[in-house]
Amino acid sequence: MTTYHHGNLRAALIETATELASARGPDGVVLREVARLAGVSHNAAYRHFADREELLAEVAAIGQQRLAAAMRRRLAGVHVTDPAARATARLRETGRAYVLFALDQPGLFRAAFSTAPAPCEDADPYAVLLAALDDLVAVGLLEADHRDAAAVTCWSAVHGFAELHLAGPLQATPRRERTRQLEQLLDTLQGGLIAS
Amino acid sequence: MTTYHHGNLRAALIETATELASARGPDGVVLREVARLAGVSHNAAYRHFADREELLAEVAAIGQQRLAAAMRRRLAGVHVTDPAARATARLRETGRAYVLFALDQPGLFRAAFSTAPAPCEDADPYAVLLAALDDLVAVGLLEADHRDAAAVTCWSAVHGFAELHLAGPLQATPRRERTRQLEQLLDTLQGGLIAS
DNA sequence: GTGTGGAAGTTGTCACTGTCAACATTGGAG
DNA sequence: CTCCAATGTTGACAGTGACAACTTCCACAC
Repeated sequence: MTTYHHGNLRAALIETATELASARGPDGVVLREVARLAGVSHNAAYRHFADREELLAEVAAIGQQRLAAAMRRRLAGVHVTDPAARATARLRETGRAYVLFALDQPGLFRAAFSTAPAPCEDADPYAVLLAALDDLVAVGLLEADHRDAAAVTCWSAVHGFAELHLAGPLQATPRRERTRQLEQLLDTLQGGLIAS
Repeated sequence: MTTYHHGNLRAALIETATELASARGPDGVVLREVARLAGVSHNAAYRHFADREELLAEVAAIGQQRLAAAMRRRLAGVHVTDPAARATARLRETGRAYVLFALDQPGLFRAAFSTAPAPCEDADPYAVLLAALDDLVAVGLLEADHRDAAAVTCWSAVHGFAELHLAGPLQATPRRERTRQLEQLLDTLQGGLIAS
């Protein structure tokens, strides 16, 4: 009962491309192979995307979406009641979640930042970070006009950490050592950002 | 008077590849074009490199070499006499130099970290960073057994900053704002690392 | 001198890719 | 019922990394 028209090819292509990206990184998203896996001829994709880049942008959006979701999920697991301690713990967890996602889903993570993502609601890991920093401001641990710069600093640190351990020169670091390094990075960030 | 044998093709190919990488990034290093520019047929390169990857590794080594050189050059411009202040200033300058090189030579910087560099003496930006941290230990501003973790933290932060501003979501940040963010990142790092 | 062997370059070819153009099929609006 | 625009398909082209087979040249032994 396969019709000539696929019915929902666009979505199927994005999903297949996302799987390829997860398995092999952004360069693994090969237009012709995506089409093959979707059971459709090469060039079918051109009815839905201007070029390979546009498909990759869709994958990037999904990557950022999943990253943001993973961060929110982990944040939900923070059970600390004291407001100040809670805000601090949540900031740390934000960074931890970012790095853990990158290490757990290297292909998708790299794809997420290999090109400008397609516009997409709910897809902003940056928003999660800003929210965590806003909590810190709310409990008086961070000056309000330091928030934006703090965001860039935090993001840079965890992003660089992920990049260096993923494809960079720190690739070979054993897992235990890596988590130790991450915790110390979070310590340093916390110490540098939070006045108390 | 051109001989059949080029005489120094290997070096010529590496240089051409480096220029291509500087101009267009690692993906711009196309074996056939490198050969063309070097005035030699495609496939000539295979007498000197097992595959494209091996040529790229050579380019990566040169990239890291130039990065380390740029860092050392800038460090030489730090004129502060008080030992403690000097060590601090040198650490900051290390980070500043790293980011400025990345932003100034985006293609080469990306190439430098796109693959494992060929082994090469004098090519280690990490060594420059470690030296700066050793100075901090020497003047008592950093505990000796915090050095390695501090190195990873510093490297992560500046590397991530560069990556996010180079090809990432912070690409569009205006220059003035960018330098402000960088200085605040260095402030935070300094505050988090240095006890005093 | 000479001639021979291996290093260095070349030509030819293959499978594969992204993209364009022209054609085929289909379901739905009128 | 008919036509048309959206959706897929076939075929082609230039460009790529890689392999194999051929050619040219230099260095060294004799």
